[in-house]
Amino acid sequence: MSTNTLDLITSKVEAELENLQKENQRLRLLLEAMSSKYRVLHEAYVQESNKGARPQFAAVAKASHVFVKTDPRDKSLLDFQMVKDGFQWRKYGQKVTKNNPSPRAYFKCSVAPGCPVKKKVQRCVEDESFVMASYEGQHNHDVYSTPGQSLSSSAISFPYPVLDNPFRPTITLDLTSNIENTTPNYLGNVMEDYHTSNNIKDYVESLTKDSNFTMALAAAVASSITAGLSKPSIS
DNA sequence: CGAGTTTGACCCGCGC
DNA sequence: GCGCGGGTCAAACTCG
Repeated sequence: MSTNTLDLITSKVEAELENLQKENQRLRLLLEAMSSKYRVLHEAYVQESNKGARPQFAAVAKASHVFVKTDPRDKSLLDFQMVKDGFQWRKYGQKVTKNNPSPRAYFKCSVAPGCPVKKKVQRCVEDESFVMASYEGQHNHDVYSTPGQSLSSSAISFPYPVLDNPFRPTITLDLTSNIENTTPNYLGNVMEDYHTSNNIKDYVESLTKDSNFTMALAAAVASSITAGLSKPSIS
């Protein structure tokens, strides 16, 4: 075997290793996001189990964290406003923190005067396509008191920290329903693709690279929440 | 002109 | 006590 051939193989292996490392990092972030959502879900489940009917102003004392997938090319802080949740936020500060070159933005809930809820939003240092939002405190008002604001499917905001929201609607994703402005039955087709896919790794990778899937999922969430908000009773 | 945003200054807690 | 870093304040600025 010649030296050139060895060099070629080495460079190929190095390239593959690099790709695997990148993929590993991406999957780790996804796992982290899923874990955080699981914790919130679990806490909500435990609360439901313990209390039965939820009081209207359920206490959510602990801070919660939500990961949001965004366009990494958009460096503007307007991007952070995409982390919408049915409340109105007023920005009161911005700070560059030590371990993250991206500035952290500070928001206060401005739906009701005196509402103590605060939100911190910052890009993830490991992957700028992720934005992390942290919520502190509990709202002292109803989400529906926001004038002129609605969660319409045309203005997709994703995800919603509704699991920490005492007024949250129950979210049930209908992955097979038609969603306007997206390929009909797109998510249903995605589920079918899974069965025909060679392995999970390829399947997950194809999904993470598929912007249509992201849009369809966001639309499904928005659609579900809109449907939930249209009902006066909140489960 | 009022509401929201920006940004530098200030405050405060924490580790050394 | 001092320095550092995160969080908040508030005046200036922007925008509708």
